[in-house]
Amino acid sequence: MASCDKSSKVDVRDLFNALGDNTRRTIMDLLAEHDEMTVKQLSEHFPDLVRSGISKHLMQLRKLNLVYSIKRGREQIYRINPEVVSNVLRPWVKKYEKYWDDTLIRLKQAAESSKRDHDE
Amino acid sequence: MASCDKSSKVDVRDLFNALGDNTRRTIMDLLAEHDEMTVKQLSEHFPDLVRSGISKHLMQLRKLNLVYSIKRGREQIYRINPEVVSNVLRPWVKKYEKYWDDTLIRLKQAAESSKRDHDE
DNA sequence: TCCATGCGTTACTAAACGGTAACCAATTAC
DNA sequence: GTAATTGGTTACCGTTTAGTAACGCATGGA
Repeated sequence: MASCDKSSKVDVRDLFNALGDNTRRTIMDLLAEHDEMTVKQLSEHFPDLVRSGISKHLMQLRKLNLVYSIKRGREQIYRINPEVVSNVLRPWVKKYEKYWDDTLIRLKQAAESSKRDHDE
Repeated sequence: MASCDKSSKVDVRDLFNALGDNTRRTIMDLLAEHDEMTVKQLSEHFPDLVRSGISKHLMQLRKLNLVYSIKRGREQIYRINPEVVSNVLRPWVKKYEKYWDDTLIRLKQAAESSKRDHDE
């Protein structure tokens, strides 16, 4: 629960502003891979950063509702807010899907045409 | 042709660094929508920016091989580099596809279970 | 030829941003 | 009880960066 229900406020601008930083994007990628992680676990993936740095990035991600957290003992468990990914990232990606479709089609056509005749 | 063949150098870091800026992401979105545009056409979508600003962003996008340009008369035609979108954006997106799949499944399950029993 | 148009490029400045250090509160282990 | 762990918060600093202004350079039309 918590701040997971304000996902309607997130726009594509916030999303990419967050993803524009390498550390934050890696945090998101790690959360996408492991489903849930503590700050400690996350910070172990960033040996060049002190933990407060990670915490600050998580603060931002939380404010933008890209992630949410629940408390368990003295640990804080972070998870990706799936609504945001589904409602913001997915529609944006749709605009670019034609490019990999086109690329596939083009590569296929090129492969086929080079099989038949390779005049050029 | 031109600088379209160096797409192997682009990584996800460069991509999101570029997309992190609102102007650059909008430029990419416009190019994705219109296939090809001149600098003039692009700058008409940014009434708050002078043309040199757009040009600077395009310079960046070109250096990162996210777009390429060809000259036609005194105009410069810009297009998205489809290889980059296909080779960099697509693999990254794959990590997050499960979220909208999960969301769909979860919404479907919720709808079904609330049909049967809605005991909070 | 002369002027307007379309772009690129270079300093420059003001603002934003990432990272650190230091401190705090809450929880767990001893 | 005390000490250690976990992580949030704030102030601060150095760097980056977006946008502008001003210039140059072609191309196209008169």
